[in-house]
Amino acid sequence: MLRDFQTVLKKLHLKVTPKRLAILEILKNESVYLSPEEVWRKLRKQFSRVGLPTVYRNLEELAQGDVISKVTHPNRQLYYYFCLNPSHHHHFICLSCRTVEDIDFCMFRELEKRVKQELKGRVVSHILQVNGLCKKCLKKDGESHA
Amino acid sequence: MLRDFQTVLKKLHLKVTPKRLAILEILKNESVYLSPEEVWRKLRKQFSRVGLPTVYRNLEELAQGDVISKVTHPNRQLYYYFCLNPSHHHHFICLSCRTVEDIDFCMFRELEKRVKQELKGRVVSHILQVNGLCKKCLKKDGESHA
DNA sequence: TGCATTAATAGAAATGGTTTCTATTTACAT
DNA sequence: ATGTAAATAGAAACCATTTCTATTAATGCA
Repeated sequence: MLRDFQTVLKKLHLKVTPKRLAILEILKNESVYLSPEEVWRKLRKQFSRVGLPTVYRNLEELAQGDVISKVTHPNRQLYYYFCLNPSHHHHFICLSCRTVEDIDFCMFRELEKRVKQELKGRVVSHILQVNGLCKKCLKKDGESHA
Repeated sequence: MLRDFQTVLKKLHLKVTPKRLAILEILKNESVYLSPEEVWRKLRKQFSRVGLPTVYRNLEELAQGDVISKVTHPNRQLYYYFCLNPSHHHHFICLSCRTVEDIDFCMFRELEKRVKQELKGRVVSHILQVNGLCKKCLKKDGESHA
Protein backbone atom coordinates (compact mmCIF):
# COMPACT_ATOMS: atom_id res chain seq x y z
CA MET A 1 0.00 0.00 0.00
CA LEU A 2 2.83 2.37 0.86
CA ARG A 3 4.52 1.25 -2.32
CA ASP A 4 1.47 2.36 -4.26
CA PHE A 5 1.57 5.85 -2.82
CA GLN A 6 5.29 6.09 -3.55
CA THR A 7 4.72 5.22 -7.18
CA VAL A 8 1.94 7.75 -7.45
CA LEU A 9 4.06 10.52 -5.93
CA LYS A 10 7.00 9.74 -8.19
CA LYS A 11 4.81 9.96 -11.24
CA LEU A 12 3.85 13.47 -10.15
CA HIS A 13 7.52 14.37 -9.55
CA LEU A 14 6.79 14.87 -5.87
CA LYS A 15 9.32 13.66 -3.34
CA VAL A 16 8.25 10.86 -1.05
CA THR A 17 8.24 12.46 2.37
CA PRO A 18 6.90 10.92 5.58
CA LYS A 19 4.37 13.72 5.96
CA ARG A 20 3.07 13.34 2.44
CA LEU A 21 2.56 9.63 2.99
CA ALA A 22 0.89 10.29 6.32
CA ILE A 23 -1.53 12.77 4.75
CA LEU A 24 -2.48 10.22 2.14
CA GLU A 25 -2.98 7.57 4.82
CA ILE A 26 -5.17 9.92 6.85
CA LEU A 27 -7.41 10.73 3.92
CA LYS A 28 -7.51 7.13 2.83
CA ASN A 29 -8.75 5.96 6.19
CA GLU A 30 -11.60 8.48 6.22
CA SER A 31 -14.91 7.97 4.53
CA VAL A 32 -15.86 11.60 5.03
CA TYR A 33 -14.14 14.64 3.65
CA LEU A 34 -11.80 16.58 5.88
CA SER A 35 -10.85 20.24 6.01
CA PRO A 36 -7.16 21.12 5.84
CA GLU A 37 -7.29 21.90 9.52
CA GLU A 38 -8.78 18.53 10.37
CA VAL A 39 -6.05 16.82 8.40
CA TRP A 40 -3.53 18.93 10.27
CA ARG A 41 -4.90 17.95 13.68
CA LYS A 42 -4.62 14.30 12.80
CA LEU A 43 -1.17 14.77 11.35
CA ARG A 44 0.07 16.42 14.53
CA LYS A 45 -0.54 13.20 16.43
CA GLN A 46 2.35 11.75 14.45
CA PHE A 47 4.43 14.87 13.78
CA SER A 48 4.19 17.38 16.58
CA ARG A 49 5.96 20.10 14.60
CA VAL A 50 4.06 20.03 11.34
CA GLY A 51 2.75 23.37 10.12
CA LEU A 52 -0.62 24.15 8.62
CA PRO A 53 0.95 25.65 5.47
CA THR A 54 2.57 22.27 4.83
CA VAL A 55 -0.85 20.66 4.90
CA TYR A 56 -2.32 23.21 2.51
CA ARG A 57 0.58 22.86 0.12
CA ASN A 58 0.45 19.10 0.09
CA LEU A 59 -3.30 18.89 -0.28
CA GLU A 60 -3.21 21.30 -3.18
CA GLU A 61 -0.41 19.42 -4.92
CA LEU A 62 -2.19 16.12 -4.47
CA ALA A 63 -5.43 17.61 -5.73
CA GLN A 64 -3.64 19.06 -8.76
CA GLY A 65 -2.31 15.60 -9.46
CA ASP A 66 -5.79 14.09 -9.15
CA VAL A 67 -4.73 11.86 -6.30
CA ILE A 68 -7.31 13.37 -3.99
CA SER A 69 -10.41 15.42 -4.62
CA LYS A 70 -11.26 18.91 -3.54
CA VAL A 71 -14.77 19.91 -2.52
CA THR A 72 -16.13 23.37 -1.82
CA HIS A 73 -18.80 23.22 0.84
CA PRO A 74 -21.66 25.71 0.87
CA ASN A 75 -19.91 27.35 3.84
CA ARG A 76 -17.13 28.06 1.34
CA GLN A 77 -14.42 26.14 3.11
CA LEU A 78 -12.24 23.82 1.17
CA TYR A 79 -12.46 20.14 1.92
CA TYR A 80 -10.28 17.43 0.55
CA TYR A 81 -10.72 13.73 0.45
CA PHE A 82 -9.00 10.75 -0.92
CA CYS A 83 -10.59 9.30 -3.94
CA LEU A 84 -10.15 5.65 -4.84
CA ASN A 85 -12.04 5.90 -8.10
CA PRO A 86 -9.86 7.77 -10.58
CA SER A 87 -12.34 7.82 -13.43
CA HIS A 88 -14.66 10.70 -14.10
CA HIS A 89 -17.49 10.74 -11.64
CA HIS A 90 -19.46 12.92 -9.25
CA HIS A 91 -20.11 12.98 -5.56
CA PHE A 92 -23.06 12.56 -3.32
CA ILE A 93 -22.32 14.41 -0.12
CA CYS A 94 -24.34 13.90 3.03
CA LEU A 95 -25.16 17.20 4.69
CA SER A 96 -25.50 15.50 8.04
CA CYS A 97 -22.46 13.23 8.41
CA ARG A 98 -20.30 14.45 5.52
CA THR A 99 -19.97 11.01 4.00
CA VAL A 100 -19.00 11.14 0.36
CA GLU A 101 -20.29 8.53 -2.03
CA ASP A 102 -19.49 8.28 -5.70
CA ILE A 103 -22.18 8.75 -8.26
CA ASP A 104 -21.19 6.43 -11.05
CA PHE A 105 -23.66 7.60 -13.62
CA CYS A 106 -22.89 10.74 -15.55
CA MET A 107 -25.17 12.76 -17.74
CA PHE A 108 -22.61 15.08 -19.17
CA ARG A 109 -22.07 13.56 -22.55
CA GLU A 110 -25.64 14.67 -23.11
CA LEU A 111 -24.95 18.07 -21.56
CA GLU A 112 -21.92 18.75 -23.74
CA LYS A 113 -23.88 17.91 -26.82
CA ARG A 114 -26.70 20.26 -25.96
CA VAL A 115 -24.45 23.16 -24.98
CA LYS A 116 -22.85 22.80 -28.39
CA GLN A 117 -26.15 22.55 -30.22
CA GLU A 118 -28.20 25.10 -28.33
CA LEU A 119 -25.65 27.66 -27.07
CA LYS A 120 -22.95 27.10 -29.71
CA GLY A 121 -20.48 27.02 -26.81
CA ARG A 122 -17.97 24.51 -25.57
CA VAL A 123 -17.89 22.86 -22.15
CA VAL A 124 -14.44 22.96 -20.58
CA SER A 125 -15.24 21.73 -17.10
CA HIS A 126 -18.10 21.33 -14.72
CA ILE A 127 -18.58 21.17 -11.00
CA LEU A 128 -21.36 19.05 -9.66
CA GLN A 129 -21.99 18.58 -6.03
CA VAL A 130 -25.05 16.75 -4.90
CA ASN A 131 -25.93 17.47 -1.31
CA GLY A 132 -28.37 15.39 0.57
CA LEU A 133 -28.87 12.81 3.28
CA CYS A 134 -27.39 9.37 3.06
CA LYS A 135 -29.07 6.09 3.91
CA LYS A 136 -27.69 6.01 7.45
CA CYS A 137 -28.68 9.57 8.30
CA LEU A 138 -32.13 9.17 6.81
CA LYS A 139 -32.70 6.31 9.24
CA LYS A 140 -31.07 8.02 12.21
CA ASP A 141 -32.87 11.36 12.10
CA GLY A 142 -34.93 11.45 8.98
CA GLU A 143 -37.69 13.56 10.45
CA SER A 144 -35.38 16.40 11.58
CA HIS A 145 -34.29 17.07 8.02
CA ALA A 146 -37.68 16.69 6.42
CA MET B 1 -39.60 48.11 -13.83
CA LEU B 2 -38.91 49.84 -10.51
CA ARG B 3 -42.37 48.83 -9.48
CA ASP B 4 -41.46 45.20 -10.09
CA PHE B 5 -38.45 45.34 -7.82
CA GLN B 6 -40.50 47.04 -5.14
CA THR B 7 -43.05 44.26 -5.22
CA VAL B 8 -40.35 41.65 -5.05
CA LEU B 9 -38.69 43.29 -2.05
CA LYS B 10 -41.95 43.66 -0.21
CA LYS B 11 -42.72 40.00 -0.68
CA LEU B 12 -39.43 39.23 1.02
CA HIS B 13 -40.21 41.68 3.85
CA LEU B 14 -37.23 43.80 2.83
CA LYS B 15 -37.59 47.54 2.92
CA VAL B 16 -37.36 49.37 -0.37
CA THR B 17 -34.22 51.43 -0.05
CA PRO B 18 -32.50 53.39 -2.84
CA LYS B 19 -29.35 51.31 -2.50
CA ARG B 20 -31.20 48.04 -2.71
CA LEU B 21 -32.91 49.18 -5.87
CA ALA B 22 -29.61 50.41 -7.28
CA ILE B 23 -27.94 47.07 -6.60
CA LEU B 24 -30.74 45.29 -8.41
CA GLU B 25 -30.45 47.68 -11.33
CA ILE B 26 -26.70 47.16 -11.52
CA LEU B 27 -27.00 43.39 -11.60
CA LYS B 28 -29.89 43.54 -14.00
CA ASN B 29 -27.91 45.58 -16.51
CA GLU B 30 -24.99 43.14 -16.49
CA SER B 31 -24.86 40.01 -18.54
CA VAL B 32 -21.86 38.74 -16.59
CA TYR B 33 -21.68 37.92 -12.94
CA LEU B 34 -20.11 40.46 -10.59
CA SER B 35 -18.18 40.10 -7.38
CA PRO B 36 -19.45 42.00 -4.33
CA GLU B 37 -16.58 44.42 -4.77
CA GLU B 38 -17.43 45.04 -8.41
CA VAL B 39 -21.02 45.79 -7.43
CA TRP B 40 -19.70 48.13 -4.75
CA ARG B 41 -17.51 50.04 -7.21
CA LYS B 42 -20.47 50.60 -9.49
CA LEU B 43 -22.70 51.54 -6.59
CA ARG B 44 -20.25 54.17 -5.40
CA LYS B 45 -20.78 56.10 -8.62
CA GLN B 46 -24.28 56.84 -7.36
CA PHE B 47 -23.72 56.77 -3.59
CA SER B 48 -20.29 57.96 -2.62
CA ARG B 49 -20.64 56.84 0.98
CA VAL B 50 -21.90 53.31 0.57
CA GLY B 51 -19.98 50.67 2.50
CA LEU B 52 -18.88 47.26 1.33
CA PRO B 53 -20.68 45.51 4.20
CA THR B 54 -23.92 46.99 2.92
CA VAL B 55 -23.29 45.39 -0.44
CA TYR B 56 -22.52 42.01 1.11
CA ARG B 57 -25.60 42.14 3.30
CA ASN B 58 -27.89 43.10 0.46
CA LEU B 59 -26.51 40.57 -1.97
CA GLU B 60 -26.86 37.83 0.59
CA GLU B 61 -30.43 38.80 1.43
CA LEU B 62 -31.38 38.95 -2.22
CA ALA B 63 -29.73 35.60 -2.87
CA GLN B 64 -31.57 34.08 0.10
CA GLY B 65 -34.76 35.35 -1.44
CA ASP B 66 -33.88 33.84 -4.83
CA VAL B 67 -33.97 37.22 -6.52
CA ILE B 68 -30.36 36.90 -7.61
CA SER B 69 -28.05 33.95 -7.91
CA LYS B 70 -24.80 33.25 -6.17
CA VAL B 71 -21.90 31.54 -7.89
CA THR B 72 -18.69 30.27 -6.39
CA HIS B 73 -15.88 30.57 -8.88
CA PRO B 74 -13.01 28.09 -8.88
CA ASN B 75 -10.90 30.88 -7.36
CA ARG B 76 -13.30 30.61 -4.43
CA GLN B 77 -14.64 34.11 -4.56
CA LEU B 78 -18.33 34.72 -4.38
CA TYR B 79 -20.04 36.14 -7.41
CA TYR B 80 -23.61 37.22 -7.66
CA TYR B 81 -25.76 37.89 -10.62
CA PHE B 82 -29.28 38.83 -11.33
CA CYS B 83 -31.42 36.06 -12.61
CA LEU B 84 -34.46 36.76 -14.71
CA ASN B 85 -35.53 33.17 -14.95
CA PRO B 86 -36.97 32.15 -11.60
CA SER B 87 -37.55 28.50 -12.41
CA HIS B 88 -35.08 25.79 -11.60
CA HIS B 89 -32.21 25.81 -14.02
CA HIS B 90 -28.44 25.74 -14.32
CA HIS B 91 -25.80 28.01 -15.68
CA PHE B 92 -23.29 27.94 -18.43
CA ILE B 93 -20.45 30.23 -17.43
CA CYS B 94 -17.88 31.40 -19.92
CA LEU B 95 -14.36 31.15 -18.48
CA SER B 96 -13.16 33.88 -20.76
CA CYS B 97 -15.72 36.69 -20.56
CA ARG B 98 -17.78 35.54 -17.53
CA THR B 99 -21.04 35.66 -19.41
CA VAL B 100 -23.71 33.55 -17.77
CA GLU B 101 -26.26 31.76 -19.89
CA ASP B 102 -29.09 29.64 -18.62
CA ILE B 103 -29.18 25.96 -19.32
CA ASP B 104 -32.84 25.19 -19.66
CA PHE B 105 -32.62 21.46 -19.69
CA CYS B 106 -32.21 19.66 -16.39
CA MET B 107 -31.27 16.10 -15.79
CA PHE B 108 -31.88 16.04 -12.09
CA ARG B 109 -35.21 14.36 -11.95
CA GLU B 110 -33.27 11.41 -13.27
CA LEU B 111 -30.46 11.99 -10.77
CA GLU B 112 -32.78 12.12 -7.78
CA LYS B 113 -34.40 8.90 -8.82
CA ARG B 114 -31.10 7.09 -9.12
CA VAL B 115 -29.69 8.41 -5.84
CA LYS B 116 -32.80 7.04 -4.19
CA GLN B 117 -32.63 3.72 -5.97
CA GLU B 118 -28.91 3.08 -5.89
CA LEU B 119 -27.67 4.85 -2.76
CA LYS B 120 -30.92 4.82 -0.76
CA GLY B 121 -30.28 8.50 -0.03
CA ARG B 122 -32.19 11.69 -0.59
CA VAL B 123 -31.07 14.67 -2.63
CA VAL B 124 -31.56 17.96 -0.78
CA SER B 125 -29.73 20.31 -3.11
CA HIS B 126 -27.18 20.33 -5.84
CA ILE B 127 -24.68 22.75 -7.24
CA LEU B 128 -23.94 22.60 -10.91
CA GLN B 129 -21.62 24.95 -12.62
CA VAL B 130 -20.71 24.36 -16.20
CA ASN B 131 -17.60 26.21 -17.21
CA GLY B 132 -16.62 26.68 -20.78
CA LEU B 133 -16.32 29.07 -23.64
CA CYS B 134 -19.29 30.82 -25.14
CA LYS B 135 -20.04 31.32 -28.80
CA LYS B 136 -18.49 34.78 -28.90
CA CYS B 137 -15.27 33.80 -27.17
CA LEU B 138 -14.89 30.69 -29.28
CA LYS B 139 -14.92 32.90 -32.36
CA LYS B 140 -12.74 35.64 -30.86
CA ASP B 141 -9.84 33.53 -29.62
CA GLY B 142 -10.81 29.94 -30.08
CA GLU B 143 -7.26 28.75 -30.67
CA SER B 144 -5.84 30.18 -27.40
CA HIS B 145 -8.19 28.06 -25.31
CA ALA B 146 -7.91 24.90 -27.37
C1' DT C 1 28.18 5.30 0.46
C1' DG C 2 28.92 10.42 0.16
C1' DC C 3 28.00 14.69 -2.02
C1' DA C 4 25.45 18.17 -4.69
C1' DT C 5 21.17 19.75 -5.97
C1' DT C 6 16.66 20.79 -5.53
C1' DA C 7 12.36 20.24 -3.26
C1' DA C 8 10.01 20.35 1.20
C1' DT C 9 9.33 22.25 5.63
C1' DA C 10 8.66 25.26 10.01
C1' DG C 11 7.39 29.25 11.83
C1' DA C 12 6.14 33.76 11.55
C1' DA C 13 3.89 37.20 9.20
C1' DA C 14 0.94 39.04 5.77
C1' DT C 15 -3.16 38.88 2.97
C1' DG C 16 -7.70 39.94 1.80
C1' DG C 17 -12.37 38.60 1.29
C1' DT C 18 -16.02 38.57 4.48
C1' DT C 19 -18.35 39.46 8.89
C1' DT C 20 -19.32 41.76 13.18
C1' DC C 21 -20.23 45.71 16.04
C1' DT C 22 -22.36 50.10 17.43
C1' DA C 23 -24.21 54.41 16.81
C1' DT C 24 -26.96 56.75 13.56
C1' DT C 25 -30.23 57.17 9.92
C1' DT C 26 -34.09 55.77 7.22
C1' DA C 27 -38.39 53.43 5.69
C1' DC C 28 -42.92 52.74 6.62
C1' DA C 29 -47.06 51.17 9.35
C1' DT C 30 -50.36 53.34 12.19
C1' DA D 1 -46.80 63.18 12.23
C1' DT D 2 -44.67 59.64 14.93
C1' DG D 3 -42.91 55.31 16.88
C1' DT D 4 -40.34 51.30 15.83
C1' DA D 5 -37.95 48.17 13.56
C1' DA D 6 -34.86 47.64 9.72
C1' DA D 7 -30.90 49.50 7.14
C1' DT D 8 -26.61 51.79 6.98
C1' DA D 9 -21.63 53.76 7.64
C1' DG D 10 -17.40 53.21 9.28
C1' DA D 11 -14.21 50.97 11.87
C1' DA D 12 -12.58 46.90 13.54
C1' DA D 13 -12.30 42.04 13.89
C1' DC D 14 -12.08 37.54 11.84
C1' DC D 15 -9.95 33.73 10.05
C1' DA D 16 -8.96 30.62 6.32
C1' DT D 17 -5.36 30.72 3.24
C1' DT D 18 -0.93 32.26 1.27
C1' DT D 19 3.61 34.15 1.23
C1' DC D 20 8.29 34.57 2.84
C1' DT D 21 12.84 33.06 4.42
C1' DA D 22 15.99 30.24 6.60
C1' DT D 23 16.62 25.50 7.42
C1' DT D 24 16.16 20.61 6.64
C1' DA D 25 15.53 16.52 4.01
C1' DA D 26 15.09 13.57 -0.21
C1' DT D 27 16.99 12.09 -4.42
C1' DG D 28 20.22 11.53 -8.36
C1' DC D 29 24.61 10.54 -9.42
C1' DA D 30 29.59 9.66 -8.85
